[in-house]
Amino acid sequence: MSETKDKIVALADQLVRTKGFNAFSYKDISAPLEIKNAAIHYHFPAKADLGVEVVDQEMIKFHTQTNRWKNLPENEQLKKLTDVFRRHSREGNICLMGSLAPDFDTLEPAMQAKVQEMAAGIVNWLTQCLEQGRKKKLIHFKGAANARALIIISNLQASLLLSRVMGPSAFRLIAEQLMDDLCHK
Amino acid sequence: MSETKDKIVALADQLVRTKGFNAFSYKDISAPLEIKNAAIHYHFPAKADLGVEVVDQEMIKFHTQTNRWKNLPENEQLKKLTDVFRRHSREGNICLMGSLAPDFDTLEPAMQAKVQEMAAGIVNWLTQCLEQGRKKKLIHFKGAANARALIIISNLQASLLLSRVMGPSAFRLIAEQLMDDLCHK
DNA sequence: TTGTTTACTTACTACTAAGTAAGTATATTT
DNA sequence: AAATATACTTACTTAGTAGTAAGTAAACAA
Repeated sequence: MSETKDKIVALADQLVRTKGFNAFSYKDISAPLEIKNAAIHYHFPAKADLGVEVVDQEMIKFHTQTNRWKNLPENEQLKKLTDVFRRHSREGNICLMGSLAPDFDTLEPAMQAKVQEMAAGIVNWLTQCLEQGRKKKLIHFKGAANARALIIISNLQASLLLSRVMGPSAFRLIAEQLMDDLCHK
Repeated sequence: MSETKDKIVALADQLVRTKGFNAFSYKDISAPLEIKNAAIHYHFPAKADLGVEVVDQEMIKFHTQTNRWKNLPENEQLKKLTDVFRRHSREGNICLMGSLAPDFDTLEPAMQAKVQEMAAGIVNWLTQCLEQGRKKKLIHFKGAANARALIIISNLQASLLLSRVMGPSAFRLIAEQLMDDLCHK
């Protein structure tokens, strides 16, 4: 990948998280990078191609990170996950899912498929983590690991949305209570 | 309010929930209602004025509903709240907060204020409900009622987002587990 | 009956969006 | 040295967007 292409994707990622996929324009990318909008079309013929690349990169990042954690105890892996969201919270970012899900119906089929793949990937990883953690008595919860994974992802995702509206304390309160629910007693 | 004005607001509400505030256009309203876009500007000079009205109506609806429930036991009030979201889930709608929070930074100050007002209103109501319910031993949870209210709102909000991506089973799993956590044992 | 308000339409402006065709400079390959 | 591929720019099109100024028909008020 060329340097420009990398910069385009990185900036698009920021824009998706801050303004939303449909709300940012090629000018938001071309102006700060000091290139022409046609240069973006050279690397990504359509906006959906750029969107797919952003989601793909995010999935690669997620797999790289979870792989680095895989020998940690499950409760610490869970902590790592919340830390990822905490970093986003501090930067005023929302997560890709939180940004792309509201616009889901307006996305091209190729992008919809990528978003679904991402959602399934994250939920599956977390389900595994919870199941293993419960077996080792590091994590405690009622009900199916799958339902609990959905609940936790929901919380982290929406906590970033709520933080944007209600301020960063919303994230802190939610994340703390969440970890307390799962790991203490 | 004139009949047309009512129809504009009702359709705008639908559009905010399905496409997002920035993503719908005046044509999405004027075409189905068979009016001209200038007619919308007659009732709402700017798009933000329409947005404010949509949020205002939603808050009125919320207060009307919670008022109707106010003599029910708190666990049943909680059930009523999840039912509101369940109805949205079935219709493929997301909630206003879930739709407006991602675009929050792009909204006009007047609309931002309205969204914040709505968020605070819902969280405050739920906090009260949880506190009263715990006192009467109808609802069980650890930690502060305020943090728990944020968690529950997060879950309901994000469950609609996840349902859009992963299908309606996501909502069912989350809502069931949530009620089970709070009301059984 | 005249004047005014309500609820629009007609016809437009100014602007922005994604996308494209054709050209160009530089680097790489043959 | 010639041909080709890479990474763009220039200049443009098409199709929208919110918003506005001026006009109109009908209801209502003085």
